[in-house]
Amino acid sequence: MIGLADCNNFYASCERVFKPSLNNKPVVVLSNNDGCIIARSNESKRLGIKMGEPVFKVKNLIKENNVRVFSTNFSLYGDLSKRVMTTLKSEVSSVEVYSIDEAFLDFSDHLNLDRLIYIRSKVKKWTGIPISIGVAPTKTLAKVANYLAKKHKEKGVFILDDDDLIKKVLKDFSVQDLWGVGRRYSRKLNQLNIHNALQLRNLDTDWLRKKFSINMVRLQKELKGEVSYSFDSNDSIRKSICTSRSFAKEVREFNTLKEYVSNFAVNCASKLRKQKSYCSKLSLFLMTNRFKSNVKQYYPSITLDFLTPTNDNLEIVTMANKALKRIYSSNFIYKKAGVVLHNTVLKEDIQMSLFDQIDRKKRAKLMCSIDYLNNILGKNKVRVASQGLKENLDFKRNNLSPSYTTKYSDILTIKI
DNA sequence: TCTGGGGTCCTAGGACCC
DNA sequence: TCTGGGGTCCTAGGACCC
Repeated sequence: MIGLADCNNFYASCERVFKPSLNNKPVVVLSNNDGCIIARSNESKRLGIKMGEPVFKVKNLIKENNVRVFSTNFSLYGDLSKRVMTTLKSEVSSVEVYSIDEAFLDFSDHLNLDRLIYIRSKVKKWTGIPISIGVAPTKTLAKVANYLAKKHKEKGVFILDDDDLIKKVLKDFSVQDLWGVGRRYSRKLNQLNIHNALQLRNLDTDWLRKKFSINMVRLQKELKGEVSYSFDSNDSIRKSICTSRSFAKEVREFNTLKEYVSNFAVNCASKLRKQKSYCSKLSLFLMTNRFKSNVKQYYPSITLDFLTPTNDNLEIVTMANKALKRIYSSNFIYKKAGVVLHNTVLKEDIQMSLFDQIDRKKRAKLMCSIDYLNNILGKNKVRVASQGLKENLDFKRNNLSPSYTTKYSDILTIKI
């Protein structure tokens, strides 16, 4: 049996951990640049605030109901996520971290309701984060079970084990709420007169394969209780690493863009080193403001190869700036840019180049020193010149909460 | 005025091989 | 006039996830 533990309204719950006065009050968390709503407490959901909605569209609703608004604070969410995962690992034999707020749990040893209730209360007690747990024979069904667990408010856990129960539950479960069915597929399924998950489960598999891709067949198998997506606790490395941002103010100048791109490249390289891997390709993309219908649009992108896989700041920044020169056009004003590193490999799998001229041992030492210094002194204290000298690039974060758990100056003070 | 960021996997089509 | 068959690898784009 596979469990799915999912943190309830995760980012909103994180904001509440060190500020209990927010309990029972509507809370929302915003995306980068304070643009869209990306997390809502139950109270905010009840007000009708939608996921992904631009905040300026619900300004009145927020004001009238005194909704507490927070800028995104990823160092806080990332750290609390780690705590939740560590707590889960202390209770089950194997954990597959699936996202910042979700993990699959191995319950092949033993399973009962009391165990789930205990795990849930332990996570709440140790981290302050409320979670729900659903358990079933497959990951897809565990997702369904978790959905039901969230509805059972007082318990917050649900076991979906016998096939009659599964059928009964699937009959009342909309296809659009299934894991792996998004907007497009749900529309197509509805057009084919398939509305609930039981109907999907009972379809002819060959027919389904013809109408959709192999993924839909895998999904169907999982609904029948047969595993398509096996449990995998290996912490494998990321296959691609991306840093992209929308700019608070649109950018026209090449040199300004170059500073952003250099910073994105350095950020990617440092993530790459954190997972001890190397990349052999770099992509760069630029975007104009897609919401301005009266302005000519331009979405260029380019992919360049490294002769030898690398995770070196200097090489990666140089390549990113080379890419920028190739696709930049002064005829447009840009709203967003991003750097993607891909084809990542581990050190032992690197294919060296016969014509490589870089002293890689020396460079690795240099990167090690840079990481060490920046770790102590603060991000980007030691930097590549083309990153520019601005302490913080221009991104809007007007309602940022303290980084209670990752910054000495932000540690909670208690008055006794 | 203001509209997020970071991932995975699959497929079709092109370029190439013998 | 007539122009094969069987592969691999790569990329861009599209679907999905959180």
